[in-house]
Amino acid sequence: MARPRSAAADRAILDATRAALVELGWSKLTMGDVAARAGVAKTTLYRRWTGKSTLVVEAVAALFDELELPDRGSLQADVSGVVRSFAALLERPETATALMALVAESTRDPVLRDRIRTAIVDRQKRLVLEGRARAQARGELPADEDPAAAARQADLIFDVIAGAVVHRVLVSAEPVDDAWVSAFTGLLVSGLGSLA
Amino acid sequence: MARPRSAAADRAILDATRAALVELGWSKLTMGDVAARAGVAKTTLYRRWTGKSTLVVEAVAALFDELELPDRGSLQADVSGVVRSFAALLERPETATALMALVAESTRDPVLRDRIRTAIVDRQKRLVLEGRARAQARGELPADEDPAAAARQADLIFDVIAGAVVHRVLVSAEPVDDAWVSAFTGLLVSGLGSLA
Amino acid sequence: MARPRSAAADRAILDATRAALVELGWSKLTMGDVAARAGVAKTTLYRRWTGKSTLVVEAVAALFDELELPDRGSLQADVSGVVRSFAALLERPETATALMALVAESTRDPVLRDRIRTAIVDRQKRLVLEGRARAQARGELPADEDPAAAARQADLIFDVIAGAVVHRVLVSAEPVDDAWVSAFTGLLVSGLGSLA
Amino acid sequence: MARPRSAAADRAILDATRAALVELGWSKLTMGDVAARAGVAKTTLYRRWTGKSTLVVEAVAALFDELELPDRGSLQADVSGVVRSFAALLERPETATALMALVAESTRDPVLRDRIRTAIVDRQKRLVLEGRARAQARGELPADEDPAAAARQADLIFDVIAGAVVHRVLVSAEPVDDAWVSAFTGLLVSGLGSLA
DNA sequence: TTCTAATCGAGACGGTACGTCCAGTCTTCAG
DNA sequence: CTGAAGACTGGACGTACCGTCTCGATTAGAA
Repeated sequence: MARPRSAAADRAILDATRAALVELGWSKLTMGDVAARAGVAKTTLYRRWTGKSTLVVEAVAALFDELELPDRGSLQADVSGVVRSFAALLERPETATALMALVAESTRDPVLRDRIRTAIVDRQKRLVLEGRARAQARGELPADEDPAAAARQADLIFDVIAGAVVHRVLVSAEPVDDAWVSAFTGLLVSGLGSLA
Repeated sequence: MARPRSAAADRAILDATRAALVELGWSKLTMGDVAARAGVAKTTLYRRWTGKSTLVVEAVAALFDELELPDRGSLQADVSGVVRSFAALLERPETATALMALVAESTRDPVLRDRIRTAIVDRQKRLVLEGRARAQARGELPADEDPAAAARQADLIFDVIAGAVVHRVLVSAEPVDDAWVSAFTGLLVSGLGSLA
Repeated sequence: MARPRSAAADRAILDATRAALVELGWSKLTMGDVAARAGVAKTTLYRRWTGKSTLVVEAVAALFDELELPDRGSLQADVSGVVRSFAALLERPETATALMALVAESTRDPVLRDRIRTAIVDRQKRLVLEGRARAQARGELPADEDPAAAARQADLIFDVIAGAVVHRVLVSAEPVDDAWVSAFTGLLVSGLGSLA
Repeated sequence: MARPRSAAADRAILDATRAALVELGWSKLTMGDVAARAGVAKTTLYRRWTGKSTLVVEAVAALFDELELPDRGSLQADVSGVVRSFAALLERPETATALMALVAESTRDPVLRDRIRTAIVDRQKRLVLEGRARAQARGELPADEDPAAAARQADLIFDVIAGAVVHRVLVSAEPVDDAWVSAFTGLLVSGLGSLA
């Protein structure tokens, strides 16, 4: 019955949030600054999000949804591909600063943790599931027998790939170059035992 | 006069910092609160550390230095051991909230990144190097030929172990239980190809 | 032409304004609250009044129009009567808080000052004029010679009565009891007698 | 032991408050603006005063303390003098807007009412008491018999003078010129003569 | 009776100020 | 002549109202 919320404002705010993350990083990003960039009142931000954390979750989630995993023909190639594209995403300044800060916040805030999982983490598991299904279709991996075991396995693979890339990029702060990608992919596919 | 207090004050401040991290988490920890807990003036904190980040780096680094890797007799067992003890450390509330927040901050602050690497990250590589050396001694892994390649390999293993555990604990927020540890250890030692 | 403004809404709004003045006082009265009490949209308020001040002027003016001055038989008694009834009005919480606040606002806003004069102040002069005419009819006061001088005299009397009562009630915050009324009336009537 | 509050800041703040009252009036005066004018942080204001009302009471009280009542030789002349100087004070924009607003606020806030009485109202009674004593010394008024009655009488006179002047200046908004002063003084002095 | 235009409620909007909290610096005084 | 106590400037916080602006849903009066 009343005036509906402006979709244009939503877009402007999320864009402004990403821009502020790039320029200022998580800890110097302020709600007032985002509002000013978006040409919007602070009230409008608080009417839609509960605070900085939830706003940034939504702003960053959109970036993760752009990830895709085209079929590269083999398990090895598909793993390489996902590693590279995930690394490229994390090397963007808005993603890096935001993701770790959100995880830090979420250790104290179960509601935020759920939002992050729903909006970001769980949606990326699709990449693992797709790649795994293709490898099974190709015969590179055995078919599932127990669906629960399959889910656990997918979760594990996701933790390993995402964790390793995050650690390489943000903690070790070393480049994800061809050498590292092929070493990691090799390790993942064949294990330590196979290392030269 | 009060010079001898210096060392005592240091200890009190770092203890207070850890206590505040446990109770409040990174984002709600304030310098004033730490000073009050330590029975010290804010001035004293700023005389010794440049701010919250550097103070917390030092307070948390001490916890990581307590990690040890006793010889458990096989590569598989040693990997299990390090995974478990690293997970145990990350499940402590002061470590979890602080580590992610520091990494987030460090994406914008190269000086802080270096401090974190020096005080925390690089010191833990010793665990990987030790374990690797033992495995080579046991004949489970081939001896090094190229020292540079060996270092790269150790870095990779470190990224994979630390990354996967961090991701499991803080992002997926699922328990590091026996099942996960043995699945991860198996994957790491033998690769995806070996999964049932 | 089209739908006319609702008279019921007008009444509800002015009643709500008076109720809000009683409960909250001038400074905590908000337009939104009045609208809610009246079961009306804020828009409707702003369509009829320019803001809080003009709305409250109208809400309060109605109260002043209820004042009456029955003939009590002598100048002394008539003055006592008007003092008492004016004091009773000012002791009502909605009048007290609103009147002074409006006067304060009006020091900066000539348009508001005029509205207050038209809607409230000038209309009460009738009480002085009536009383004065009766006293002249009774021979207690000399008849007017110069009409301009008579008007000036009436204004002075009004300032003295209204001013003294307001000051007693709102500034000194002491009761307008029998003792005070008779002392003030005595002072005023004796003084009046000496006016040319 | 610690750093004492800055007296210079106090002075700057009160000056800034008066300046802001002149320029903006009570209702548009903001704490942030006063702080900015005084070159001081908002925190400093709130450390010393509870809000706008108490700050303005103190800022305005100083102006009232400057009032003086030199001996003009007769009761008539002394009354004229106090009326004129009180009117001159109320015609200053900072006084007018502030005083009425404070009285309005105080109808809802007994603590504020007490502050206003202590800081402003009661201190001005000295003018009445002085003038009365002089008139008694000159034989223009009878000497006190009952001290309580004398106090009541002084309060009444104060209410009449202050009230009439305030009403003339702020409500009627007409000039306090020679004609009005002498008419009012005449009325008052004749009335006073009849007091027991 | 149907059209039609102003009014209605609801509430989102861009703003301004609030009063609080914390950062990091500076001043004072006690030991 | 160091260090606790705490006042200082500065700036972001999240909230409350302001007065304006869409909205769809009544309504009465004109057609």
